[in-house]
Amino acid sequence: MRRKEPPEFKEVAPAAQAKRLRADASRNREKLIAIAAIAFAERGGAASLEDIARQAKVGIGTLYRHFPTREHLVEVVYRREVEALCDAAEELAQNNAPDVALSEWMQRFVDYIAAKRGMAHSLRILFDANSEVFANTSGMVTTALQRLVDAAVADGSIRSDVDISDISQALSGIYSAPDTPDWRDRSRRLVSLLMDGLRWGSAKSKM
Amino acid sequence: MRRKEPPEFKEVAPAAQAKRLRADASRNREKLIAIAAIAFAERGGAASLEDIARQAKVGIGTLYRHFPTREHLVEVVYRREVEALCDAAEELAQNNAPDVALSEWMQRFVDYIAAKRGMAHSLRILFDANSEVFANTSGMVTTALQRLVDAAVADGSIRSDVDISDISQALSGIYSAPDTPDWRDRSRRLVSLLMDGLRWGSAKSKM
DNA sequence: TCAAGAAACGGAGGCACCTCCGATTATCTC
DNA sequence: GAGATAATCGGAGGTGCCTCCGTTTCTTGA
Repeated sequence: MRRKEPPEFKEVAPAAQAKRLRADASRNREKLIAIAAIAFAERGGAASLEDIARQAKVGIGTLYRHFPTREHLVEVVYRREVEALCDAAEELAQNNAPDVALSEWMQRFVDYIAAKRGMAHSLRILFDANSEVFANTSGMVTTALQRLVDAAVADGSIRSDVDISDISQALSGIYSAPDTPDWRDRSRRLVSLLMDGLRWGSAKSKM
Repeated sequence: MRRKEPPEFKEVAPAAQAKRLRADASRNREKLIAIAAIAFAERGGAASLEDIARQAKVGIGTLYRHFPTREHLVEVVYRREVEALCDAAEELAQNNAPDVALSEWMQRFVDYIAAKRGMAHSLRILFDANSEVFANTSGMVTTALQRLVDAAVADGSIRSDVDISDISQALSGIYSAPDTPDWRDRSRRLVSLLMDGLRWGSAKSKM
């Protein structure tokens, strides 16, 4: 991260999704996003764009046509993952008891944050240039969480006096914790603890 | 700004200034700092380190030996300029009426900020890695300002009910103003205005 | 003054970023 | 289907970052 000064970052014409990509173009685009997600998770901001293009079996020019800057690529990957996380909430809710769904989802949240840590620097640049992205996505995450909590409260498997913002805060504490080697394990334990707290005193726990 | 992920930034052993540099080394070091100051002012973070080395008639290796990262170089340039600004306060106070000294110094402050805008990105990285630097320097600036204001108040050339923090805030407003083409002129006018306000109702204005 | 050793120099080389444009498709029209 | 054409591909090339290490220069002390 080094030379180009202000990260420019012209908006990608939000409404101008109009034009459909050619078949090969959209194929390449998807391939790039998939590879990039892995690369960012593994090597963080040190991931080489040329490597990503190479692994996707695509010329570097193609990568840059789709994503004019590193930050554009990061943004798309980031958005995709937030969406996946939120979709998971839906799916977990349908296939599990409400409290299990909530617990599992929070564990996935930890994994998700773990991946994000690698892209911290790019995300910060992105944030400076276009913080609206974050407003959108954090809203989505909150909504997903809210839905899971509501279901678990309605079901009586967690106590009814919980406030979403308390849980959010606990989760954001995970995000801002220092990046030690055991960060992930510790965070998972923290989530378990949080779940125990939520179950304690619930209607079901009294049965 | 691009690839190396966390800007590392090991401290340069604050107490270990012990070792004197060899004559040629310190010559080159000074030359690099001088050229870098100009380059950053002119081209901001887009200034090429190789260019700086070239203009200083020094190998790129020499530059990197003295300043292991771009941020190290930025820090030194930044510190030098803060010191120069503070020294200017002293000098202006000795050669001018107190209110003139204050006014002139604030104008220089504007110039100083103008130069900093170019290095905004590097300064931010530096701030994240070592915000102590900023605590020191902002203290120095405040002290310099305080001294000029006190002298002017004592002399009766500005009103006595001014608070340093008000002036600081006005100046920091200059810093955070959007970066329009006429930024500099506007800032200078703002300083003039501020000075008029400070003079109004002073002991001398009533004579 | 001079020689030896320490310190500093400097640039080649490897890698990444990003642009530019001729070659290569996919899609459309008939 | 076949040709036209517009969209897309891909990689060479120019620039910058940073490291590594053989060469040069300074300093020391005899």
